[in-house]
Amino acid sequence: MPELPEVETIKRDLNALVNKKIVAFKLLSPKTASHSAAFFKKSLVGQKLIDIQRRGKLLILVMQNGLYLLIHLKMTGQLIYQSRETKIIGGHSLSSGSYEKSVGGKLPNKHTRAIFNFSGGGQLFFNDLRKFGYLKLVKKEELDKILQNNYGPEPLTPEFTATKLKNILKSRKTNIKAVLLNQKLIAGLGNIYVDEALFATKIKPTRPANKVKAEEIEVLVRESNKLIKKAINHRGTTFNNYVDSKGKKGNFSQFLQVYGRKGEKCLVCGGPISRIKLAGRGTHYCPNCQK
DNA sequence: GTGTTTGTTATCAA
DNA sequence: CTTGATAACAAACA
Repeated sequence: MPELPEVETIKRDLNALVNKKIVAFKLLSPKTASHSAAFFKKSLVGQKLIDIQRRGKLLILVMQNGLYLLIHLKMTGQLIYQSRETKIIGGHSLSSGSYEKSVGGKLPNKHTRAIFNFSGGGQLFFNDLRKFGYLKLVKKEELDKILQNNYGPEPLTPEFTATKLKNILKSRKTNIKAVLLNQKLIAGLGNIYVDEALFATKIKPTRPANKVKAEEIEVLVRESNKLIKKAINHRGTTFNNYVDSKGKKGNFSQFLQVYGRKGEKCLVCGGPISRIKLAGRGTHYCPNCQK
């Protein structure tokens, strides 16, 4: 599940594509794109990629002609880049290129939804098993509106302050987990990092948001920043599907304290980790440590 | 065949 | 209008 650290990892990798030109585009799954393949081709082919940005879990590719290509990976999206060199190595040796080494199989595969060819001979593959992810072309005004309406403050930015968080939480009667998952209120956290952040803060995910104390909110801000920073440093968490732009898995799974550890021992108190369903999501916590 | 997985939106209710 | 709760989406796997 690509959340903020995973999308940030991909963004940093794909920075290698900035200043390259898209020389060809192929759309294999029409539903994946906001417009027709013809429109995408017309809008993108011949254009230089001038910057890559990220807001929450959304990737923003800034094109020279003033259009923005939004890429959302949702649950199972992947962006895999193979440079010309990678492909040549892959084509000539038995052990093949890095994506094949780490994940297996050649690209494109049956989950490839779009292919971008870049100047210099590299190819970017957008794979998405479940087809929840999308490619969306927008102009500046639409982009601004989308960012304005759908993304709250996110960890590791100056806007992510205890003061702001207190204001967000104090009026919400629903459980804290649902609030932290809501991208309009707080952007970037998903199911894994919400569970981890709440464990680090010793707050039970079922607690009503307005019952979280001011001191706890300050800890929540600090711990979330720490957690997200560390996860980025380890190139994200791979639980099942996520891989980086080279097709490699993230290394943060080894640091997870509660997510995916149902029935296992809490690393703080030794008691068993619980798993419940909350906000429609699998939710992991220590019933002893988290109040 | 059934249930489960999750990011986001749609839908309906209060 | 705001908030909240839940279904729906898609595909694969146990």
